[in-house]
Amino acid sequence: MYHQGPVRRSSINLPPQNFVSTPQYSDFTGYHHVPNMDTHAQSSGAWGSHYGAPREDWGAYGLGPPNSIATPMSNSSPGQVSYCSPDYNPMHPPGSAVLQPPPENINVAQLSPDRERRNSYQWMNKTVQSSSTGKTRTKEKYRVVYTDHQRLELEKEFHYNRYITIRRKSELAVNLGLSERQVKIWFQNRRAKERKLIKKKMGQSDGSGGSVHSDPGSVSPLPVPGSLSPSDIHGSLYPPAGMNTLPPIGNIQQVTVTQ
DNA sequence: TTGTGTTTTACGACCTCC
DNA sequence: GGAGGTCGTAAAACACAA
Repeated sequence: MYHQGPVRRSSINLPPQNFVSTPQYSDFTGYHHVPNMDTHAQSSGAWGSHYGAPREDWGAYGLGPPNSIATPMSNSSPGQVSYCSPDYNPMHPPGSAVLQPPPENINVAQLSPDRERRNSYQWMNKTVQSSSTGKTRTKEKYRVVYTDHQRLELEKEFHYNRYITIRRKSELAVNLGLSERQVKIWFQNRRAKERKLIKKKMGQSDGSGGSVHSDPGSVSPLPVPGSLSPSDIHGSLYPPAGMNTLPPIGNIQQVTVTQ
């Protein structure tokens, strides 16, 4: 997904301690993903028929059996990244959000010991003004690089839903030690990336009658608005009803997103 | 080692909706 | 007016060929 081929980020196969398994997503009320997603905990078809088989690149993240719920600092074996959506996690009923301590309290180097740059996102709280243009840019560095864990969680969330609710955005921000703005922008960029990939695919298969082929699990359909609770729709980032900005991927049955 | 191309964050401009 | 959306783009981070 994030990486072209198996080599782009060899460090993606992180040791288990790199994944601070988050007993998160507990407050998931009203956050309904696509149908079948509540089968996460039961079947190895973790992403459900709606999304098809897990992406290959997800394997690169070490996605293990979905029900291999690892507790923080647990001895989950490598390749087993727990992900327990509150949707299907009875351990954390709605409203009992168990949040990770912000990464400021976490030894970030422990999360990605092989990449010192990963400590860098802590400076993010401040912004400075560009001397010449007056534009505000974050301090010292133009951008930070998110940790594998952060990206993994964001990707998983994205895999569930292309549009994150305000509630989930807040939870993710807390859990991952990012600002809500960062989460929002990540999702924006992620959707842009997906559109770009789809466009690319469409370009490659143009004239083929629009029959874009691919890995069924690669690009999931847009979230069904009805799948969100009214409260979440109201406060969600789901595009407003009149917004005509959605990519026409509703017509795309299968698109491979390979990267 | 370096040059180059790609990907990833982050932002601004502009839009719609409430 | 503020929220979030897309689109375009800048620049850092990264991979890889030469």
